[in-house]
Amino acid sequence: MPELPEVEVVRLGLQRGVVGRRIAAVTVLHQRAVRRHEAGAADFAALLEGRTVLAARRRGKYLWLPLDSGDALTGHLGMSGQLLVVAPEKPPELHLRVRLTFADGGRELRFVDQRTFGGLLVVAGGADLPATIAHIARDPLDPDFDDAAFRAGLARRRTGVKRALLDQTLVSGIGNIYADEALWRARLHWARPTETLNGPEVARLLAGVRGVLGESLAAGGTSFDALYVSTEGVSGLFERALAVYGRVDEPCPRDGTPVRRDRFMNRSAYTCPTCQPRPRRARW
DNA sequence: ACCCACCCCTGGGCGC
DNA sequence: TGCGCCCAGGGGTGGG
Repeated sequence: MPELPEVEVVRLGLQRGVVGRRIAAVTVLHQRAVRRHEAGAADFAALLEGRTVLAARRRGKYLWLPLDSGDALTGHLGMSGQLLVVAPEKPPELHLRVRLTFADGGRELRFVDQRTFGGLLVVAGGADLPATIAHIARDPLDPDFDDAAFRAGLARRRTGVKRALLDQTLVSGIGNIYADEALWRARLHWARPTETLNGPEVARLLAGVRGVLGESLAAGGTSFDALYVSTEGVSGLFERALAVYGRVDEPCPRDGTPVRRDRFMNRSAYTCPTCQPRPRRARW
């Protein structure tokens, strides 16, 4: 469930903690954590050992570390993944999946993932943008995000607006938490057909998305539970600022109406029934 | 081309 | 106390 703010907090930690350092040894403790590296764990390790990390980059919820070989160590945290930068003598975490040590003998990089929805792989020639994530759109905080193209994409689609927000090929970085929060800010219902959104509504939606992502990032991300942490293992403080997500029956911060929870895509959607009335023509 | 259901996975919480 | 079920949900894949 880490979304853009949480992943960006991790990226900043990687930038501070591993950029400029040379990888010494790589140990894969759980095959599933490198399942997307098709050549296998031994190849994964061999491509990393001896390489120096040049940068820490992010596209949507994906992270990658360009290497001096021209390849990129690419990762996704999935639902429960963590990238920790910790002292070598620290005892292994219960769900430690991959461990990278560095030639300087300093802090190691550990990929910890309870549910193994996330994973790591090395992408050949992926320093600029790994080919495996080229289909991921820019995020709304990216200076090169194209608002007009986003609006055109919404107009072309025949789906509900929340599905569209969760589609990482249209706009990236938004997950279930920030989708609900952005829709509440924009006073839009999740089942609103995307092609019926007018210009001011799309502008409100983008403002809502940027507001909630930016404020959460400034707070260090959301500490929805102990799984979402920085490379230092620290949780963010944004949870207390959530208006509707996870707050069924609690009062809407705008008008006091009890927050409603709907079943949506085998998960949940939270709304204020007053400020986000269900459209007559709903689509989900 | 687009849309959507399904599946992968573990542990916390809860009802019986 | 313990068992079994539900829930959290990102994203790849395959079918319609």
